[in-house]
Amino acid sequence: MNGFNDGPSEQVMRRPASPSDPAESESGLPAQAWTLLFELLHTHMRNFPALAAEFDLSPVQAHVLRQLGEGALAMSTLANYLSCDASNVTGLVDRLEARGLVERKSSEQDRRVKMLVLTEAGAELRGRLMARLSAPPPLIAAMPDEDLAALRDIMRRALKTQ
Amino acid sequence: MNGFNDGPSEQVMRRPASPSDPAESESGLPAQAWTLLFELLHTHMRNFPALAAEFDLSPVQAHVLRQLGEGALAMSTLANYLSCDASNVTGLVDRLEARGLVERKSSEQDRRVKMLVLTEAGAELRGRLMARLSAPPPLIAAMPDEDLAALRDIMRRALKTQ
DNA sequence: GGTCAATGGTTGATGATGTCAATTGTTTAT
DNA sequence: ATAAACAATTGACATCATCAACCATTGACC
Repeated sequence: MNGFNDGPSEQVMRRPASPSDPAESESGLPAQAWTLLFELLHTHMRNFPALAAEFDLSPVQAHVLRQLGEGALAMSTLANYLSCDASNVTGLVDRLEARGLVERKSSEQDRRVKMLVLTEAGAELRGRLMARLSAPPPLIAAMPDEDLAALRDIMRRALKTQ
Repeated sequence: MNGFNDGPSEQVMRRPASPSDPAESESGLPAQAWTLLFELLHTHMRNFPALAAEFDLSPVQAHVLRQLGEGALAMSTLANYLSCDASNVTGLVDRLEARGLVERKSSEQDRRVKMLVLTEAGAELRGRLMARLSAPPPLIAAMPDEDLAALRDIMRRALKTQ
């Protein structure tokens, strides 16, 4: 449970951008664009635990549910995705299984492997989580339509050629 | 230490976009754009622990160093920033202080408050960390110049009007 | 002044997350 | 057939997170 800390109180609210900000300097174009995106990213990252907590999930659990969307996944593949040790996944899945959100199924082809699948309850929770996650943050929602369309097209191109 | 898990091995590399993907459907423009950005953000989030580990920092420690850049910060303010409990910050700072990266300084105005400042070593490490963080990821680096410029302008506008 | 609530930080108990090293069972290669 | 590689688990241990309780200090109010 990583709830918001009861309000801003007297928090100073400093500007997020640093003085040595590549986006304002003479650096290369990639650095300029990236630094700006980076702000958005970190703002979003800060909210992620609280957002996951809305569903009684830890950040990692939310991540797992997200990845587990489309079909079965071997535990080792999941470990790879999370960039963490395989032994870590064991306990992680133990807890999710105890809550009835996922199931281990032994693979037929390779009896060492255990495939993870969402239970019905897990799929339902994932649906609500994803709906909440894909709600655009204020910064995006406030953009004019041309900017949104341009942004979408740029990202589509980038993800496609990657 | 969250090192990369020794390479992709036979990892399947599924398409990141789901079938129920708002970016491909008839949803609103904000959702379409956001869903695509979301992919980028989560890819980056996945790498963050490994990136912090390059400097022998945990993800949270890296976050703290990032925030501690420009001047002293009260511990409670830091707790607010991290959206975590104040008691958590105690241990966090304990470890950073033990490594000689930050210092606690009692405030003159209010003797309850302890201000955090980077040591020289801390500032040096932060510099290297920030340089590494602001290096654009491959997806950005590979974009054509017009897209980069457009992206930068869009983000500038968005951050300004927000 | 003197009391009392609020605040900032620490401590202790507990659970989740992460690592590494070692183990078991099952492929796969030689 | 033996050996090497691999998938998952276990156990020991550090970190990160919560909450409840505590101490010292501050500020408000009578």
